[in-house]
Amino acid sequence: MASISIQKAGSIVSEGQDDPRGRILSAAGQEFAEKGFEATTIRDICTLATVNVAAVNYYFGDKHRLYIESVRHAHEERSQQVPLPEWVEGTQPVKKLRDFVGNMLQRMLGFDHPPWQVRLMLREILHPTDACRELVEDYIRPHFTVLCSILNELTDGEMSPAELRRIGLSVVGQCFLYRAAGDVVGMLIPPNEKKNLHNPVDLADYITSFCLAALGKQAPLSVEVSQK
Amino acid sequence: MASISIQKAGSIVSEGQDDPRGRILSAAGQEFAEKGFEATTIRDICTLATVNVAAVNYYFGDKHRLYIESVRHAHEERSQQVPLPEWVEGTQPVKKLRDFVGNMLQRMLGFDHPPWQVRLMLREILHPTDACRELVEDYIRPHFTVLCSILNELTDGEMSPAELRRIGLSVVGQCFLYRAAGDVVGMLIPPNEKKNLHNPVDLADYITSFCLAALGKQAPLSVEVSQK
DNA sequence: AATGAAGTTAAACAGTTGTTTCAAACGGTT
DNA sequence: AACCGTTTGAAACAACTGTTTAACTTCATT
Repeated sequence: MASISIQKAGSIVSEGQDDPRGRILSAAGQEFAEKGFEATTIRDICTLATVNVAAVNYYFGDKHRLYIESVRHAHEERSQQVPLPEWVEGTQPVKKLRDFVGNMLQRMLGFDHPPWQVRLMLREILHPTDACRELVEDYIRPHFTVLCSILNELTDGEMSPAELRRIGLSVVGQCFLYRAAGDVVGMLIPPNEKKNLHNPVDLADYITSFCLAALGKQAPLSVEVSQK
Repeated sequence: MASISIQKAGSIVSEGQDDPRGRILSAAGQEFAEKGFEATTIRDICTLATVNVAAVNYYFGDKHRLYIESVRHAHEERSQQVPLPEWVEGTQPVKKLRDFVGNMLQRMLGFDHPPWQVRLMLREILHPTDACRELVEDYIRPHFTVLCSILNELTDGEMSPAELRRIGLSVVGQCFLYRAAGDVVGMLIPPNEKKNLHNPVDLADYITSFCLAALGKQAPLSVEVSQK
């Protein structure tokens, strides 16, 4: 029964079984991630969190503010679950890029099936609401900035920031497709091919190679040179 | 440059003003595209279509079947609005790829702001429901097959179908990002950069070059080569 | 033991939802 | 005219929504 209950409102408390606010936040995140804002009912959330319906309005005011908090909670959790890799001084930029892509795919696609935190963030990216700005500034932009700086190293500072961003978006786009349109991708390719090629490890290798080749830092994927 | 004769009101003229079923279908598509299935109400649709609420159930049975029909209607319309380019015998595969990417971007991003048909299809791709299978088989797969065959030509038949598909997904992914996560992309780059670089024409050139370079069919984006 | 704030509960509220009803209106054929 | 299948209309339906109320419990502090 005894538990450390730091009971000040607004501060982060232990996510134990005895923390109704935390249970609501977690339940809400899962429900919102799966069904979206409109299709999720406060009653469903409260049933899942085993609290009374009034608890949501007691702790969060209303459904909309609960959603905002859910998104914040999701990207804060995910930042801890899959932190950016850290490199020692003098690490080759090629290796950095490969690590970064692998890290991004792992964060997006997850180990087994993607965690609800990512799916919730994805919804916000696809159909932005009030929660989007904070998600971008606190989560997406920092990652994107790291990617651009890696690309800057890789190209020996020859590219303009605008070009670096465009190349960065090419890298992100290739990963993003598998996350956002994963179901459709799964329908476009044979089932066995999905198992053999479309796993985070092999995908990271392939996408990195594709980009390195495009930047001339590695041999092209196709050896034969076309005679124009 | 084919001039498509969409003259007025942003809607299709083939559905006359005196066709309630067509008006419902068009109104439903726009509402579903903007708000999603759950958040749009039959009453909103009927108000927009200037028909009685009972008309939806009279013509389509229920809300769900109306949604299915809306998605079908959307991709049938979009197929006519932006048809695949046709090439004369002997067209260089490099040109074919560039045309295809331009065509895909035009279809996804639209001329000015993206038409509701694309946004509705996008919703179905991101969160598939019953309408997804037909959308994939009738609309997405044919386009993807064309892309893979272009890539096959481009690489002189040296790549396996699985490799071709994976490269195809790299092409699609780079375009898809701008469509699906366009709002977030817009937050990541400076406003003027968006106008200068992120328009369908320049994007098509860049993405095509990126892929051609990766396949060794064109000089790398970064001239400096740091090979061993 | 008494107090009072914090937390929890069942019940009710007011509004909206998808769907149905049934009568009226329409348009063509006898 | 009368007939009949098809289409439209306003109103009603039952179920569900987010939110609030007010009574109740808990529990550290007095």
